[in-house]
Amino acid sequence: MARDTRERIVAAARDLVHASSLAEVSTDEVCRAAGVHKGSLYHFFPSKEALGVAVLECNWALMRAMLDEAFGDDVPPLARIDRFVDRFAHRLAVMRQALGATPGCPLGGLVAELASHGDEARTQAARVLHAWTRYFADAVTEAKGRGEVGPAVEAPAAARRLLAHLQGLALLAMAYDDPQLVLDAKQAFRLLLATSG
Amino acid sequence: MARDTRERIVAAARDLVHASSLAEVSTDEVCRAAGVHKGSLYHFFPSKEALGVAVLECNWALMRAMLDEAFGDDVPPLARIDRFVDRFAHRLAVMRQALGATPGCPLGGLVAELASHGDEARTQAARVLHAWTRYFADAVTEAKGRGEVGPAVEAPAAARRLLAHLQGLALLAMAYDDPQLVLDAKQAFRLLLATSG
DNA sequence: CCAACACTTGACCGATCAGTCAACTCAGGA
DNA sequence: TCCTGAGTTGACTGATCGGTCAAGTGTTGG
Repeated sequence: MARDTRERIVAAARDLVHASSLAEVSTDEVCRAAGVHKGSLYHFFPSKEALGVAVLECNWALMRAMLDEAFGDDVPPLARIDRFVDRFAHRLAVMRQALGATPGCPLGGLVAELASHGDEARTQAARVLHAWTRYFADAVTEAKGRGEVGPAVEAPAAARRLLAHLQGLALLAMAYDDPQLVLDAKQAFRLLLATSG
Repeated sequence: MARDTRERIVAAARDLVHASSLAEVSTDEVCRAAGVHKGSLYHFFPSKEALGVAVLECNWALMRAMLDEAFGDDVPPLARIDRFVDRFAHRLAVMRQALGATPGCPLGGLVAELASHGDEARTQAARVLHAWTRYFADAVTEAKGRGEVGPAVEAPAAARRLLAHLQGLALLAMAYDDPQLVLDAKQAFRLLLATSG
């Protein structure tokens, strides 16, 4: 029962937060969904905000798994990025099926919410985004080496643009309730990776 | 005192929501900040969510004012877009000064929050984003006519990309607490408006 | 076998939540 | 002059909030 409980709490909180937001989910709901009592939750987490950070890290772990899979070097670097976009869109579509509405990016939404919760939580959120950016940056760097993108493209700046664009598309997908919108990232990324005059 | 009260409530709610989110702001706080009693709030708004929608529309009115000013035809269309980015970034910087932390896009944040509040609120949010997109689309269309962007660029799709990118940059700006990040939109927009091969 | 400790229980806290209500004020039209 | 109704007041509700706590339970290492 030991460590399993903590994970059950985080998983339950994650599911509930996906459907709305951290602020709109109560600790009571989390406990009910996890089949756990209040005291257990506060045995593992000093505050609701700490639980939110744990959910962020859980979501990051899941996202990292998707990234590791999509960015495997069995295909050229630009194809990896496209593959990631496809899987990201697919996950949103699956969530839409389960929730009845298109959610935003599980990370982006929580990042936005935690960013206004003091500097500590904000820094943690930024750290996650930065780690995510590196996946893009590494692929861009490798694509440069292979001549798939021009040598004038700066990998870190380009990677940040890709992440920003994907996050924005996730917001639009949520607002328009259409996960397919994020598929346009594949076209947009090609433009963002073109060498500027 | 009549209609002034409603506006005071919305303005107070807007300021409070900017600093965090609708869910984290209580109706009590709004009333206190507006110098108004609970009954008055619920005289004008049937629910807290309705107040949220009113705040969204208030923010949209402010954003539209900025858009109308930036997109004035005293400069070429692409320069209007750059001008808007500058003002948007400047507003974030001013808010950062006032709030102690960089807020996200006042519209984007609320759109994200209302999107999970049932289909009605989500549709209203989408409507606002669509209206915003049109400003970009009109400028792109005019730029096409002037030959400033290639004829192969589809204005509606390009405009949606610009908006998505800006929203994503606003998220990054919030997470990194640096409003200047959105200035990169000017470079990114140039890439997004290039004719793809 | 026992002591220590991580974990769980469930009642409990004061504060706060969104929302209601009947009584009141007051301006404008008949 | 009086009536009507939009706007305002402030006390109020029951539910729920995040968080606490003392008293357990079960496991584990010595």
